[in-house]
Amino acid sequence: MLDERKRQVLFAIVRDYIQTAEPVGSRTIARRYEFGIGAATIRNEMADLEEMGFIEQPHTSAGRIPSDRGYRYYVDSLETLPELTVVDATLIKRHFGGRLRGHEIVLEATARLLSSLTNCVSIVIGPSAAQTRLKVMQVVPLNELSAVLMLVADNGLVASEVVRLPEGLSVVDLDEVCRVITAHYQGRTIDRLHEMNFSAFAGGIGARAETFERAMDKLISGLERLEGERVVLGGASNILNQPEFKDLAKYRDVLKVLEVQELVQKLVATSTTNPYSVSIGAENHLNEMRDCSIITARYTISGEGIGHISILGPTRIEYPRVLSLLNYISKLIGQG
Amino acid sequence: MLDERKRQVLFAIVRDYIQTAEPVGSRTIARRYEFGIGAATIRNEMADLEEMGFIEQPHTSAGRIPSDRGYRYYVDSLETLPELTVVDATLIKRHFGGRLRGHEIVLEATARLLSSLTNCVSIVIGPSAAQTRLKVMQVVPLNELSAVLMLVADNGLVASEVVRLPEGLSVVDLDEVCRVITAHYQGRTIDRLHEMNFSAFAGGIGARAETFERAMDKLISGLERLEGERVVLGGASNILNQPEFKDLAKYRDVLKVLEVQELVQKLVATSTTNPYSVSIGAENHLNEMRDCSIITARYTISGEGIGHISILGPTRIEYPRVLSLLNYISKLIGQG
DNA sequence: CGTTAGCACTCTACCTTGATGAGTGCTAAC
DNA sequence: GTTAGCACTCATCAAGGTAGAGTGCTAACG
Repeated sequence: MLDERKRQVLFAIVRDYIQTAEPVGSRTIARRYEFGIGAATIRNEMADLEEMGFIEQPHTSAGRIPSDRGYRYYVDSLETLPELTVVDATLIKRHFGGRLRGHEIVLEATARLLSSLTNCVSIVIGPSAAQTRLKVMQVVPLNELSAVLMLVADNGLVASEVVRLPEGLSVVDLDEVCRVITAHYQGRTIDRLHEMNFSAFAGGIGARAETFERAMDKLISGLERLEGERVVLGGASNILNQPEFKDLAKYRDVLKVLEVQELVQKLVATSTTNPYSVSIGAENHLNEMRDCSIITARYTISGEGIGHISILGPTRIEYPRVLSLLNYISKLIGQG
Repeated sequence: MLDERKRQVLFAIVRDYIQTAEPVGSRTIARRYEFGIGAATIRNEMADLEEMGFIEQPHTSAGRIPSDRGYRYYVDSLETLPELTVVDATLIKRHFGGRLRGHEIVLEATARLLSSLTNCVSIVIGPSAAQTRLKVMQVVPLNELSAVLMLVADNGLVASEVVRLPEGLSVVDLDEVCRVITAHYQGRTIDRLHEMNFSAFAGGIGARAETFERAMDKLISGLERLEGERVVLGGASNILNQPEFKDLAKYRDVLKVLEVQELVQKLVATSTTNPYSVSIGAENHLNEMRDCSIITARYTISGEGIGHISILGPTRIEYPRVLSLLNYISKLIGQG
């Protein structure tokens, strides 16, 4: 599709623009990257590349910048991840220091680390709780009117919900319900708890089915929100170091999206199969993100489920380096 | 200290500048606020006010803007909170709609509402857990190596922590510890749990005192972080609508502070006695906040403790309106 | 004596202008 | 096929020039 020389030129443009954020001209390439052809020849190649849609011109008589398609080609051509630089590697090691215990902390620390390394926004999403399994359901009475329902998952996450005791139901009844649920559903994955049918229970409980169903739904989604699928943002201010965000309006829109958790989750949602995903510019379905790229890696904590780490930056992001960083860190978290 | 006419002039300047964000000149005041004196007279008053430090001039031959001290005088002179406008009141009512249940949701909804009403950053801090009381300590075994410790408070909050079982200790031992703690400390406030002395326990437990102490500390701080003292930010992007933040560098510094939870908590910390507190410009001890004001109201949820709601904006913030808003909403949350 | 009109002065914001330089596209020669 | 040369385009920047808002001062007024 692209002959060798066109590739060389395209890659030079991409690399240079990623580094400098300035449109890159034919002279610059001829001088800085010497592959034995003159500026004029490069100009011809550039004209071709532009016609094919790999690069574009901000205005006549400016240099060229890669288009979304140009970046896409560049990313797809990266066969192998580069090594981490020594600097990056030591920074990461120092940051994670001794232990990797205590989840909440790790997510936040990771987010902060990544954003300071990349000057981009980082998004860390905790492992999904959907695939963990029920260990125990319990109830603790608070007073005559209310009690706490607790759901313990086999990875140690606990969700709790205060319920008002429905009239005519005592804590003893609730306790009985918990016992039954535990007996029936222990070892089942959390997402299957939705199927529970309370109206099948005996006595007053069956009649109060809706009350229980509502409480259970809250418990389950609480569990999902608690740590699992918890969304941690890092360094929304670091991205202001990037020259593209000198333009306020652009940054404002991006920030606005980041404030809505559901949108963030949708952005990060990866293609099912691949361990990495890269969404470049308009490939993101949100219009506000049309000038951003999002690179996401998956991590797995054995027995706890799947989470995601993402870096969001301008399309002019250091794809190879970020991919390496994410690769390294996702493995680090994964084995913790 | 200020005669009546000087007060009138100062207040006119403050109100006008709050509304327009433009330095206000003598002509403007004479025309827009008619208290029967001419522009020239006002100029004389302004010269006095400037010398006294209530207003300042961005540069020669510009209008005047209030200084921190001017705002302070204005705020201190507000005897009575104005009524909420009908618009504000209905927006709030609609937003809180039916129920006020489910804490986490309420905090976030409140933050979002406040920041959209004011075009400022809102900071909502959940009720402190320190004054709640221990209901029950429990342990649930996960597998041979680890278990979940759970601490239930009398307001229904639950903290949990996964612990590796120290060698030589079984779940049964742990269960015993929990039972003892529950028996001894039920009804005590959470912050007194720190005093617990594990080395007094019998057998292998005493020997493992540090393990337990560490776990307990984590539990307690987990409880505090969980909902209590949870910090929720809203609308960091809305503040970009304010003309003062056209200047990126300023906004960047503010945002950076907001990313560090501990700093945010310090900013919001109110004077002990007053239900409201207003920190204007340099009164904030953080240098980055020297051009911002923070208005904080306290709310109390009966039996759950004390929380805070703050609005952070430029010093040119609508003090009376924001105070009314905070007053209204803090009461609303409080009774929920 | 306090208040006011008038006026010269100051300073910013904005526009225009022109010079500079980077970069292109085309053409003709190698 | 490649390259040098050249005319042309366009953004950026500094310089100059104008308009407008606002001040401080002075002198006059009631």
